[in-house]
Amino acid sequence: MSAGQSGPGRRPFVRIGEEGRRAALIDATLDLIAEGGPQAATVRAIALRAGVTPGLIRHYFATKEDLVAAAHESLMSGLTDASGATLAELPDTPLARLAGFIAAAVSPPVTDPRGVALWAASMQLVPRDAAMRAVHEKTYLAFRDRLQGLIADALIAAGRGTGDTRALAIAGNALLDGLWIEAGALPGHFRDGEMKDIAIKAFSRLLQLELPEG
Amino acid sequence: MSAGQSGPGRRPFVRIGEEGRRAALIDATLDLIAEGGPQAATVRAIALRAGVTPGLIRHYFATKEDLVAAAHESLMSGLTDASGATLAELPDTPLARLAGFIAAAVSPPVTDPRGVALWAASMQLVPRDAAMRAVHEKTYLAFRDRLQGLIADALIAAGRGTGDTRALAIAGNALLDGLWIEAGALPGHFRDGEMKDIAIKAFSRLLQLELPEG
DNA sequence: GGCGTAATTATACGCTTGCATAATTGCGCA
DNA sequence: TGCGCAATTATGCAAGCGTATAATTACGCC
Repeated sequence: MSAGQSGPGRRPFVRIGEEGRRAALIDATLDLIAEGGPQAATVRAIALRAGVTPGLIRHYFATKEDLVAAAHESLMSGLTDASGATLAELPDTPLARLAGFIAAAVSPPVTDPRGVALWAASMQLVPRDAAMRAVHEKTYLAFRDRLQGLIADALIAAGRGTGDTRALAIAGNALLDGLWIEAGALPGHFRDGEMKDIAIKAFSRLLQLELPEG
Repeated sequence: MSAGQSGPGRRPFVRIGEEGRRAALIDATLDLIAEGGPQAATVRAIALRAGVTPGLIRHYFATKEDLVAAAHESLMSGLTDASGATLAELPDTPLARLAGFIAAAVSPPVTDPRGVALWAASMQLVPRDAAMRAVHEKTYLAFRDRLQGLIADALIAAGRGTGDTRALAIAGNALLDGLWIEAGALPGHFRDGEMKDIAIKAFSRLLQLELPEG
């Protein structure tokens, strides 16, 4: 029996470049936070989930706080990228574009409990961590500005003025945020597509436009 | 010198009834969570803040989890009571009532960072704790139903039908939630009263009513 | 194909945590 | 006024935490 060694021996391993390891550690961190909250993301649990031993974390991140910060940044840039990718696939006419953007924001896969849980976790750090606040502010404004642009285009296409698009974008963004949170926090509480219908109708009235329900 | 004892001596204390102690421990817990997140609310920190020694906590709460759950329930019922008290002080005409309710929901003292931080902390537990989810669901529906009632009254007073008040209440609730969160998360980002103006205008369009800007 | 080195594992330390239990003391009550 | 008991303090413990450091091993390179 070649497997019968005298001791348990040292665990074998394969080397993966810095890039891959950092990504694996970040993914493991986000998974654990989403499933069990920040207190579940211990160094040992992260290492176990990532398939390495705890010591390795220190090789890539000076401190656990650094790892969590990197995970948060990765999460946020991921959301931003997803939003941008959505935009690229939307139709061309301004009204349909806006409607598609709204629908995507309150439908799966954007509305999922994991995302809401992660968002709540990061939200908690925003008031007292300056770096977190900066990231929050940046991503919040990026999304809102994108929405504001779509709103302005739709209003112009309808031959309407673009007076208070800032207020409309703030309100529209708040509406989407609130619906997204409830859809994620209370899954099963709303019919399939109900959030989308509510969002489209609410925006139609908010902008006094007829958005296609498609 | 009567103060010069041989040893430090045992710390003196005064007895307070169960009611007062439990309230003090709950308040200390909420303060700590609001300031430093759940991980700051350790048994020792809570006891220090409440002016007692750690052992006493075990005398009133079988486990720390019990204390946190009690604190969450206290927080939520406090918010519900505050909302009810607001309602009692509103004017009598349906439109003014609705406008006052909306304005209160997105103005100080309702919009404060402490409240948003506590809400985010509890939000994080909702997806994986059944008891938390039940409380969240109950308070969410209570607020939404209250809003739905005010909306229906306003529509009736305007001689309008009350067809889809459910959808309007869901959207309106989401709008208020989103504005409340951003006001609390990014204090100083919005002019004084800006949130109120945005909320009133958005609701006016949403309901196709002229709400008084008060 | 063997050597050097960076990636990885292994071990250990000090600290904090939640919780248990024993010792004390303030205070209502007769 | 002093007794009795519950409220409170004091002490201790086992487990888990993040982190430091030394030992090992996979793998690129000449």
